[in-house]
Amino acid sequence: MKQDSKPAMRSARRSAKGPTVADVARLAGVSAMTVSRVINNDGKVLPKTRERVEAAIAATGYVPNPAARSLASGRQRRIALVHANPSAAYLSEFLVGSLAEASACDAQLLVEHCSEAEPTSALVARLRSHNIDAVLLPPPLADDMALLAALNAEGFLVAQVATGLPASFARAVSIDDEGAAMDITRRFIAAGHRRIGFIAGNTNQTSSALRRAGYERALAEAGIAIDSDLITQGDFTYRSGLDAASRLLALAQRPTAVFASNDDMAAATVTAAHRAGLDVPRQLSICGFDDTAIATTVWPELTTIRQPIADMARRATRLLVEAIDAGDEKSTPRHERLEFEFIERGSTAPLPALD
Amino acid sequence: MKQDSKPAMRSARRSAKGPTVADVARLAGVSAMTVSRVINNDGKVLPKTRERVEAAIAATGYVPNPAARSLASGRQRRIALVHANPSAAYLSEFLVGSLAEASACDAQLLVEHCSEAEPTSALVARLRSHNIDAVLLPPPLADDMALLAALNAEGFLVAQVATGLPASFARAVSIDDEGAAMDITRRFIAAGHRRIGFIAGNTNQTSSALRRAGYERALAEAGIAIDSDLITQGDFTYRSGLDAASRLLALAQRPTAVFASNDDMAAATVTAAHRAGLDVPRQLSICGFDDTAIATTVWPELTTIRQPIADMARRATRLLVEAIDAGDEKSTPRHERLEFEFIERGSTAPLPALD
DNA sequence: CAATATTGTGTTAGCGCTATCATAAGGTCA
DNA sequence: TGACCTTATGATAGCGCTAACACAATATTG
Repeated sequence: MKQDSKPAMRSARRSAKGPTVADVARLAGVSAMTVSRVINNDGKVLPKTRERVEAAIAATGYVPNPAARSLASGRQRRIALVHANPSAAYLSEFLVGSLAEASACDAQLLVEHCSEAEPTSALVARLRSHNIDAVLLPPPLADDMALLAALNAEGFLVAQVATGLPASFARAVSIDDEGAAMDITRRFIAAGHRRIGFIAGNTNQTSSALRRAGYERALAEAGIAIDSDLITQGDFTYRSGLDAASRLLALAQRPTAVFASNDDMAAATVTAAHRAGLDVPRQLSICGFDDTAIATTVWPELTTIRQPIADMARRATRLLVEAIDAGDEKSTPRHERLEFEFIERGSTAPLPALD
Repeated sequence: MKQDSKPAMRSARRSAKGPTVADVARLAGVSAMTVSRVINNDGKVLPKTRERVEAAIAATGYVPNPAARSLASGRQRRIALVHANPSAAYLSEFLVGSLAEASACDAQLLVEHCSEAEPTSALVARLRSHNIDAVLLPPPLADDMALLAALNAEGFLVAQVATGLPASFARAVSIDDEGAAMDITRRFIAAGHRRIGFIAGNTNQTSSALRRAGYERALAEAGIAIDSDLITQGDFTYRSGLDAASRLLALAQRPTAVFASNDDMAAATVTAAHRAGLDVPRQLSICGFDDTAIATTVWPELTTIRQPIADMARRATRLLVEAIDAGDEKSTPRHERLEFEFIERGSTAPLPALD
């Protein structure tokens, strides 16, 4: 134990400053400036020098002081995460991911709520006054073209997460919604289902259309005709799912499987099935999308597609930080795609021997 | 427009530094140091001087530069938010609140997940290496006495949120769980209910016992005997709620109202009631606790107690920041209590005219 | 081969704020 | 009244880092 007594520890830590550039420089036999260049991956440094510096950094356990860094450079890296009612589960995963990355990159993350009613100009003004460099948008805001355009026009860097239609000027991270929807539908088909209901998501979210496209492509691929009775419109809320599912279950020839565009609506479908006296999954297979908390809350637990929300938020945050560092205009916006994962739980089952 | 073209704005902003202490000092006719004292509420400054400085601050629109501040003072204010599986809805509200306060107080918030299996020592080591000053604990970790003790022994400042049993050395913010539970129960009684079921929460959370105590006190107060058949044990999960509710509904003399210790279990009770062919709220009133997302997701929506989670997180964060600033040992840990709110939705109704 | 780029590194001077000590102004006490 | 203690405020010197330029050392050119 280097430090003496418990009470003293915190203050000791406070004064026991870690090594600084100067320490590293001395050890490496270079100037502080060269160390700075190495850690910033900056300017030209001979490979040999770089190595020596890196060794010295490792040896001293040097960690740059963010405060000094941003004071000296005048850089700030302020990113606003603007959200307008994604589900709480979504938001929390999103927050965890973006926060982790922001603090790792030493960027500041401001969380702003944007009510539906608020005019874009007010939001922009708010961001301006907070001196924001970049804006991170989870759905449904990621699909608000007017907002995106306004932010871009104002010179903010923008990243969209989980959008189906990335803007050319924006960074974007999403999954292959269409592919995921095809995956689900193919699995239903492989399990013997032929009458597969679909509950569409809110049309103001671009991913809704992609999920539907995936559903239809998988059916077409299997040579199953698309029956418009089996496609119902929801808006991602539990309530809308209840209505949509009731309509599907009231059909003369009711589906043996339902693919809902998100977990809330899938959970509602479970409830609707139970009300209709159907056993899930024996008489009705149900698949959701997103793998949010409700998927494992209901009974049976939902088979669904897991979106790596935290990872997407992390990547998007990283893209923004890089864009901020690159300075104006330089970097081309990147659009990335992360892998989804099919998660099989209790709400789906193969169709029992056909009639 | 001062700034010329769009592309230039970001870089322009970067260089267009706002006013500094020096500007304010000049305007107020004092030294920079005095301005610093005013903004830090520090040392002795004559009321008259303070006023002049404050006027100058307002006039210039001065905002302290956090980087310079922490560089000069050597302070860091690093707070870790350690969570181990609170519900996503809870976590997201919690994050939003603590983040907002942290950024307002110019503190850094690190979010750490702590798996159940991870030994306390590993967590402590992790916090150490991140140079954490204080730890913010949402439930269920807020009730983990071993963890609390370990953190305190290591010299970390600690804040517990929503615990029923604040530690003497820790800051704490909670609501009056017992009072809230009494409130619910009294309302049931006032609505004519006499057979009121109770689904208890996980015993590893101290608030569970308080909620139960509130339920029992309200009954006692109304002269209603406590029937142990009406009290069932859950563990805050939907699944446990399903089991507990089924037991209650299978009772020869089944309850006309059920008070579940959280929303997940209340939602499960709704499902159980539906399965049993009971109409909610006509034949069974159900009340939850917390007002998390699921409360408005199910149908009918749940009557519940709203915990101001974001506010609690905000207050707790603030208490930690103050404690960090106060330095070692000085400040006495404060325990605060925030107001809860009874939210009436569709899952409760007065008992129809007693036979 | 001088004249000119190019490259890697060092020097200097702050960024905006606060710790610390110095100082001046006003009190107190014998 | 002078020796002393209180204040309130100012002057100075950094915190740890990087921008901007200066300067060698080498490469490139006609």
